[in-house]
Amino acid sequence: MSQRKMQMIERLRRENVRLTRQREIICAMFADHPDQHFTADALWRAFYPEDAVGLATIYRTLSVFEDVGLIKRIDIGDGIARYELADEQAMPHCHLICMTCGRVQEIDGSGMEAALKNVRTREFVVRDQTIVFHGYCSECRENERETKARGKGEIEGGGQDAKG
Amino acid sequence: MSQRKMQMIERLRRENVRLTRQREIICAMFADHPDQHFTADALWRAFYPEDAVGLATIYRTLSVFEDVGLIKRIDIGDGIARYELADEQAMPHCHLICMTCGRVQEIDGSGMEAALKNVRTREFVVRDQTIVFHGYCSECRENERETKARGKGEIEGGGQDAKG
DNA sequence: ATTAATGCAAAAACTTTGCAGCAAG
DNA sequence: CTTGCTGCAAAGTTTTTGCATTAAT
Repeated sequence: MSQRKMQMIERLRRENVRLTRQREIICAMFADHPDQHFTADALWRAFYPEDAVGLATIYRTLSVFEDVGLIKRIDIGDGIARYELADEQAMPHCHLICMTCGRVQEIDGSGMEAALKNVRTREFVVRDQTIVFHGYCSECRENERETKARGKGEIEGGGQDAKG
Repeated sequence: MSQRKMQMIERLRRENVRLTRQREIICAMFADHPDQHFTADALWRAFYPEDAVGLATIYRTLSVFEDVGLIKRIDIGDGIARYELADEQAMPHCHLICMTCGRVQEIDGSGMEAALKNVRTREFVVRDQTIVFHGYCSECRENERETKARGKGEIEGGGQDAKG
């Protein structure tokens, strides 16, 4: 078994996540393809029919793995969730997505300047750039501080976003 | 009528896109809220019931506006498409998305350093960072060059991405 | 033995599409 | 008038969920 897969399984054990055949082969898939971006469907097909895993299980496993921090969800703007191995130290990187063939390339993005140079090197013509930071806004952190003693806080609502 | 809305309508006219009541009020909504991020559903509700617009029409209009370059689609990773005004000169900017309340804040992102400083200023705790460039890879541009004389090129397939 | 995970199928959520009627140019 | 747009409803996709069964610890 690969070093990487071992580490992943180790992590699952630490988090008290039960290790099943399904989880193990999904683990292996990510471990063996450290820089690929998998859709749930792609995984399902990759295993079918020999090591078939129910699609629902794949979705649930991806969710678990993401919660545990084993993999990272990436959205490239087509409404289909992709997942990649959450690489050590979460080295920031960019995704180059071809608007023609849809291929996803990965490049270093520790600095915007370096990233842009990298883009040029690959002769990739940038048509649009998206930078998204996920995290916690000051208000929510404040709220959480205040309501720490109470039950679960509201997850919905608030803010200036126009989501319905 | 606002300057911005006028410009947008001007643009539509230039592109030979027919101006309808529905398109005009959607236009106005974006013009009046230059830095909000609208979901199709949010727009639908905003107009309902007084200036009701069919949801299908909203989706189609958003698609048209995007093609024309009036608005820009942003994906923040929850599987729901949002649209924002495609600001003049497409000044690069980042989106700060709160993992608790879901609010989307917008900050300048012309340089990664500036962006990060900006993030700090807002006391936004970054948990994850995503940078995506959309554009055209060298292979596809080459293919296009070669097949310029032929009919439509394939849009699917190819590449190292694991999409099914 | 317990407790959690799986698989199936049904449902949900968002988006797209077919088609008849309507409206813009 | 002609062509393209709208609205409705039906269908399509991706993802989630309920529940009985199965498997991990």
